[in-house]
Amino acid sequence: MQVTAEEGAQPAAKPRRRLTQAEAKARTRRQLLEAAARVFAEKGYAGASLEEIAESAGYSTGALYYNFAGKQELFLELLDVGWTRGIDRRARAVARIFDEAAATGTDPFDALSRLVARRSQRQSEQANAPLAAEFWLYAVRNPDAMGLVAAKLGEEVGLMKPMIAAAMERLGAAPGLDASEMTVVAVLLFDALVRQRRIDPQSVSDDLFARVLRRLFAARDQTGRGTEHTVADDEGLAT
Amino acid sequence: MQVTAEEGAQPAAKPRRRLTQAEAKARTRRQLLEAAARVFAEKGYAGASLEEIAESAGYSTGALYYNFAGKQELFLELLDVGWTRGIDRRARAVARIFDEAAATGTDPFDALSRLVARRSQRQSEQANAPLAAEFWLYAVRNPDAMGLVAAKLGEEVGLMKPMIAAAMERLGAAPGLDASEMTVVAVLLFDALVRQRRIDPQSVSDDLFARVLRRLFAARDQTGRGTEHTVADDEGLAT
DNA sequence: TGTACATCAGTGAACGCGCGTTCACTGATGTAC
DNA sequence: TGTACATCAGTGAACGCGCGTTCACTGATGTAC
Repeated sequence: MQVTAEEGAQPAAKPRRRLTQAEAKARTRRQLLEAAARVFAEKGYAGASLEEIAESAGYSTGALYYNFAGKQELFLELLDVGWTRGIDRRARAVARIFDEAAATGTDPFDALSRLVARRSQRQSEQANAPLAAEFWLYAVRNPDAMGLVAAKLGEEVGLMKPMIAAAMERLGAAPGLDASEMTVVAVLLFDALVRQRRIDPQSVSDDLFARVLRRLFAARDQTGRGTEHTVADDEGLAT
Repeated sequence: MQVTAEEGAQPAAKPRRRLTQAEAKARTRRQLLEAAARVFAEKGYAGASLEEIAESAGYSTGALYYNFAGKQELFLELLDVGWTRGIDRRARAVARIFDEAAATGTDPFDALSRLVARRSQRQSEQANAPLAAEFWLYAVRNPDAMGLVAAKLGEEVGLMKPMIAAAMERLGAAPGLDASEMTVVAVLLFDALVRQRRIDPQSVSDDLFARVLRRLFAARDQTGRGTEHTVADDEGLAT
């Protein structure tokens, strides 16, 4: 699933001619990256073996070394290219939801909530959450890669922010959070809910994300009152 | 950091008598678990070596096998005992914040937000987030352990929920989210913000969590209007 | 189009190293009398 | 309290296995004429 792009760039009429050497090599590279995504997700960075990756793609380990400098380079390539592709796919899915909502005059929150449920269940998406966790761990352990991982959330926020901003304006969302912050929070919470549903589906009901988003996008009210609000006259802690 | 409890159960006046064999063994076990927490956090489950763990605790690998059945059992013990201890510590920190807020008549959100910043920076807390990620990955990969990991969030929600419920009532929070759901969302978002700050501090400003919580705990307004609200008359998507 | 040669993409066996685990051993602690 | 023996807690070397990486080799593809 979800690796490299170049597929869509082919001359629309699927040509049955023999592939050129360069094309065949690119295809091998792509297949190896797809296999790497599967195996790294399943076993983790340290737990995955290059032989299993190569074999799962239908090649020998030598092919891996002909296409990548080594395990680390393979992983970083997956982090960079594969993750970007995942972000693009998700951004398109979300854009479709916002378009649909605008077209039918409903709000997009329920559909976004259903997206959480689907992401945590669909077989073809199963690898994304573990991979994201592996990438984060890799970044924490290898400061050199931190910038790269941070940039990925930056990319995602960049794609989502216009939609969030439009929705905030349309709904007259209360001040206190700007569009960037709202996007960061929404994306982080989306991922967190997907992760949580993976290990305990009951703890995240189907429409929880929708209800949280409705609260976050709520129109202005007395929210902005700040911290000097006095509540000293009640007990504060239940038992 | 943060492993096993029994420390506090000692006869308050630190006794300088020689330890009994059982006490010495318990101490060794605790030291090994502490070292395991450090090394597993630093290298991951598959990447950590038992020799490094044992050495970091000041023992040989044989001592590890005398105290634990093997690598997996050591990890699961850490997951169970160590994580519970981490949850208890965090619950106490949060309880202190709620108490303080109730006593001084301010709201607890700014202090909770500062807790996010501290958690993502303090050296002694550095291991928690990677360990939690390792535990989640382990659960996803070993369905047998899913229940255990799910139970941990359950424990944490159980401890936090009374405080959240009290705060919701005090602030007259709008309907739509019950106390359990609010607690799940708050805990997940807390962790997500801590993680995000670890790789990109600038993307999570010091008071972001406070502002989100204020929005989530906002008093009732027109939020409950549901999905049939018509917005068909505007464009829906910015560019 | 055909031929000769060079380069390329991929093979698969081999190497060396580090790991999880085992085990014969040892000094210290506990127990029975 | 002292002695003899059994058990315990921990040692550290050894084993076997799987891994990342290397490399001599090969058939297919590309190139020059």
